[in-house]
Amino acid sequence: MEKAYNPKDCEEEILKKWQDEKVFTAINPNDSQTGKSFTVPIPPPNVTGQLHLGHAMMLVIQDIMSRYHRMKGDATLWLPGTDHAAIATESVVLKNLGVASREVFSRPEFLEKCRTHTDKTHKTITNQIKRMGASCDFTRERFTMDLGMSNAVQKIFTDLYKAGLIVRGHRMVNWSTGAQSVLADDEVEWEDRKEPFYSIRCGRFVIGTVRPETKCAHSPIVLHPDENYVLARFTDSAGKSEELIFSEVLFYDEERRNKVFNLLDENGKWELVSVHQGKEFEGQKFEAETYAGMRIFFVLCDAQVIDIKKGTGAMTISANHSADDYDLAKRRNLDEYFIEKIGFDGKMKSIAGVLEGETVQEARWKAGKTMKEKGLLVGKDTSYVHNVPLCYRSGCVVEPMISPQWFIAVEKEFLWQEGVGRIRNEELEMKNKGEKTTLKKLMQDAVREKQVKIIPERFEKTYFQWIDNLRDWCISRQIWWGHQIPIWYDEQGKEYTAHEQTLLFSRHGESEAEPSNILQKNPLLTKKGETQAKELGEKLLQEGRRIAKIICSPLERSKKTAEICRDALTPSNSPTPLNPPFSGGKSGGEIPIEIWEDFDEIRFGDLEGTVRATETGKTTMERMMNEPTAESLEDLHSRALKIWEKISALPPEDGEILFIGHRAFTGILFAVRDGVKPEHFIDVRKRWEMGNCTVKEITWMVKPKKDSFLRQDEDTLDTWFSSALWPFSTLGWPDTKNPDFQNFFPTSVLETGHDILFFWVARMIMFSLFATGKNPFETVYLHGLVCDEEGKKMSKSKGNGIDPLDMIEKYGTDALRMAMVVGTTPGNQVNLGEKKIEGYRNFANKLWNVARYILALPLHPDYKPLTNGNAELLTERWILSKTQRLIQEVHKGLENHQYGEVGQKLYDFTWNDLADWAIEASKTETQLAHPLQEVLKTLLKLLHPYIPFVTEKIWEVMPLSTGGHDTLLLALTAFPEYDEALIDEKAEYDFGLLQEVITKIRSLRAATKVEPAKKIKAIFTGSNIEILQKNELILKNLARLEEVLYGEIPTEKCVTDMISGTEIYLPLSEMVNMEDEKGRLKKELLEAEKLLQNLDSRLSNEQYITSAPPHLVAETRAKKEEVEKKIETLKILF
RNA sequence: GGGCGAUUAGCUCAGUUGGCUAGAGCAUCUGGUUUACACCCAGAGGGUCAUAGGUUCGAAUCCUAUAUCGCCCACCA
Repeated sequence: MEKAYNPKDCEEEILKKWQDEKVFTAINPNDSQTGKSFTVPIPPPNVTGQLHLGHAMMLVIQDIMSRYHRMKGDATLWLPGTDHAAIATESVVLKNLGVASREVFSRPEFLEKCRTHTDKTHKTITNQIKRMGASCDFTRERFTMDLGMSNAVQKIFTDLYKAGLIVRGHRMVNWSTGAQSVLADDEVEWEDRKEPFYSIRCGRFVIGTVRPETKCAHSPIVLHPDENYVLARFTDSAGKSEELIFSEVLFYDEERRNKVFNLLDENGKWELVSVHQGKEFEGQKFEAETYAGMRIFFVLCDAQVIDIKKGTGAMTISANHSADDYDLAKRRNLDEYFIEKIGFDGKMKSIAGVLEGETVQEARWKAGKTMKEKGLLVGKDTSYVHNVPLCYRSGCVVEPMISPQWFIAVEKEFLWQEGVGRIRNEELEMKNKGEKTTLKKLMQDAVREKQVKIIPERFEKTYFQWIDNLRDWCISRQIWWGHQIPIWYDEQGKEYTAHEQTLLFSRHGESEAEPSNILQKNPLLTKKGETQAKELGEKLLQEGRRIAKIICSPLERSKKTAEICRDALTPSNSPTPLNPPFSGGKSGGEIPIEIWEDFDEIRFGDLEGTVRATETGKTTMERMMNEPTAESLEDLHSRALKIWEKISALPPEDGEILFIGHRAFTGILFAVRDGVKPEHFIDVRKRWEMGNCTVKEITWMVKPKKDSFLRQDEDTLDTWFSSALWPFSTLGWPDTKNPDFQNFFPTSVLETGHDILFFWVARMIMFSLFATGKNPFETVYLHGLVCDEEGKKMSKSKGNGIDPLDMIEKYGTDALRMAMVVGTTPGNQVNLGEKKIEGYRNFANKLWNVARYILALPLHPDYKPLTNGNAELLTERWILSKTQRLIQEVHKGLENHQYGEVGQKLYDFTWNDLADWAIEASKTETQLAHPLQEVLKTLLKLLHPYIPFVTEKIWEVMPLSTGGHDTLLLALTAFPEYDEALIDEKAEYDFGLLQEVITKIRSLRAATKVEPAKKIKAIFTGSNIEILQKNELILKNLARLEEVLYGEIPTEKCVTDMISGTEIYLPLSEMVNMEDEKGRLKKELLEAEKLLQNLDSRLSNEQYITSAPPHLVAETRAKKEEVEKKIETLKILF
């Protein structure tokens, strides 16, 4: 072993080992130790993204839980994947192409470019995930735009649509004129801006606005019904006067009044004419001048929207261009006031008269100018600052606009029924069956009934606050990269949904190649195979299947199977005419068989004619990889993609479509649907394996049935829509019979940052309950935001960001991992500096050296294993006992998601107990070699979830690891179990005393400035000296003593102290400045007396004696005695 | 404006049902080439647990108010 641990040298090699051994490929729960599954769906990172500390944080915590559960023997699946991140990807792709707008390309062209780009960047982020040591099952990696996912998106969209929960409507949305798209609320950035605030005459009323360009149409003047308004007369210095109406508070606030009316003659005079409540004006109708000409106004009173302290206490509204005004107009049925003043191009409409066609920005100052010229302005405050919404992408000002969009109606009631909104808890299911509910209620109940547990709990409040105020979710986006809305329109604008097509996949009957075990391209069916084919048809018939069409491979064995099966299905041959089968739309006719040339088996090339794989010890696929004439994995991939394209383009059928194909290629087909990359084809080979004539059923969404022209809605879905399906779509939904779905859903823990509790977590709960009837996960664990050392958000612009990859390079992955998690607590911000990472680099090195030392110890020939506390060595009993306590704490902590604390405990044990004491003791007691190896072995396992690399590396060189039940790889060993038999309280007490005595002597030596190397004499009296006697060698070596005496209080001058009733005397008078020593003693005495006082007051309290737990009182008494004794001793010396 | 949280050593943070003299790492100081480790060892100093009240035998921990900071949501008169 090298002197120092060098992560760079071994991390890559260890990663490869894990990969080669398929350590992270989830196993079936039936094959696991515990029979239980543990599933973690990864929050899919942006496919174009780079690893940042937020990712690092989630990866570390998820890896700790995954590795822990895997080692505990659970069938553990940590399912990785990436997110297509629609808007971000589009802008990156456009930027890379150097193009301003996607319209330069056709839609398919542009999508192709996005796909190429994401295929490329996908490798970057996944490799970075791997470098973190993340034990994800990459054979199950998914992408939110892979085929299966798109299918799932279409399926749930269609179901929601049919349930009336997805609706198209005109709603107020954030419109980005720059991006020409609707923005989600979280895509809007707010900025304080200084813009002129105008006060405008509107008849006799004065209104305020920062948006003069919108004051061009008929509008209500809105007043507060119960607040006071004044009719005030203003007379300028020339003697001209006018009457204006505005709020009373403004009239009496002279300073503000002057500001609001700063365009009026400053030498003019105000006088009060009369005071009125707002409602006195209600209903007044009048014509008044605007910048765009004469318009009609009327007075409307509304207590909800008017804040009398703002502006003049009066306003006009723009129902189409302000969310508040929109709500008011809706609420008060002001239908005729929905007037479009601004277009989607960001330019003024004709209602703006002279300003028609101007951009909003231009129109704004021009409107102000025109008003001024027309004498409509009474004031202009240029110092007004307000908060402006900006498009995070184009930077333009976001306009609230009314636009047709798709929404998820969260408050719309729908009926509980099979498969829709069914809840997992059976009691609840009964309660709710046949009842109406809403998506909002589903989300609320899941958390309220604790079916989904949120850690830390306080985020439940945040969750409810959000859900309670939730409005309909706008899911459509005007971009191209994403899932296109699966709705089609005919010429009349009628809406059509995707067709849910059931596909049955079967394999041909037994062929001649099977008994002969020779790879053949085109063998015939055997007799057995023919029977199997017939049985297949009969079975389908019996099940009441309505096979509309059979599609089969061009090879003889499948063609023949298809024919036999078809005949068995055809009515004339049917033994059960009571159950007439459906036959492809032609009553009584034959079921059509289509042959797809490219649906044949994988092509073996020159391997043909050789003995089948099983006999050569290698699978056929493995052999194919080295055979240039055989079909390559990439070729298989693209062939499978083409088949899926063909399937998706199939005309919808009312019955099922039966595919008869081949084992290997059908497997590839399923793999490709699930987004499996060619390099993993071999790993997943067994996942979809099928026997002769067995059937797999899947649901596949195809275009709707309509002979005439159909046009698909051009919008795409919000990225969060597909993310909201993540926990179940990745496991095969909508095919709920998929083994992965059955084995691993619902998932166990969803770990993510608390900032996406709403956008993601809540929506997953909503969709999962709707689609599967189950909550998607049992527990939600939320980590905090990662910030720099000073608690500032990390950002590229500030340059305070720490790049996790740099840190890995510099300190190793383990150091970064440990630093991310130790000293943190769920949901709280984590302030991470480089120093902290450095500290854990040191820790990894410490562990390395602990191992290096322990492994170099010669095993003691006389060592006898410890049997229930009979060992002679105190140190051994002590360290074994401490190890058990550690195991117990680690289990408890990890079960309760206390990752920070467990990490701390592991650190403390390694450094303080093992390295500083047990190892130091072993330099005296060489028999410790054996137990220390055992402890190290256990410790490596305990530490492995936190620092997998260094522990795995040490494991590699451990001689013990090859024996016993342990596996070659640490990642595959069983996690240590707590063994109470090894707990030894006496040993813990005795060794604790030894530690205290040694520490005290060291401290006394340092305080009295004795040369460190100097060996001195020590005398012990009082209690417990037999413990010291027994362990005199350790005592001597660790405290640097040359002679030890017991029992007699020395006569010479001594430095002294007392620990747990044991008095320590060090005769150092000739070396010590006795004045200093006096000072030290005095301080000790003072402290002891203070403590005694404290204890005394506690014990003299009746209430304490009676109310406090007895053991506590006893402890206090003992403590008191001890302190009294100590004071006595100190006083004698004084 | 509404909500949530934080405030503990010079710095960054632990402290899960209230209970020994409140802990860790870093930094500081003193001393150390003890053949596992200077990415180390031994020792030391450093805290009215933001403030003010309250509950309790007992409060960093529970309650109430105040202050400061942070985050989330809402927000164009």
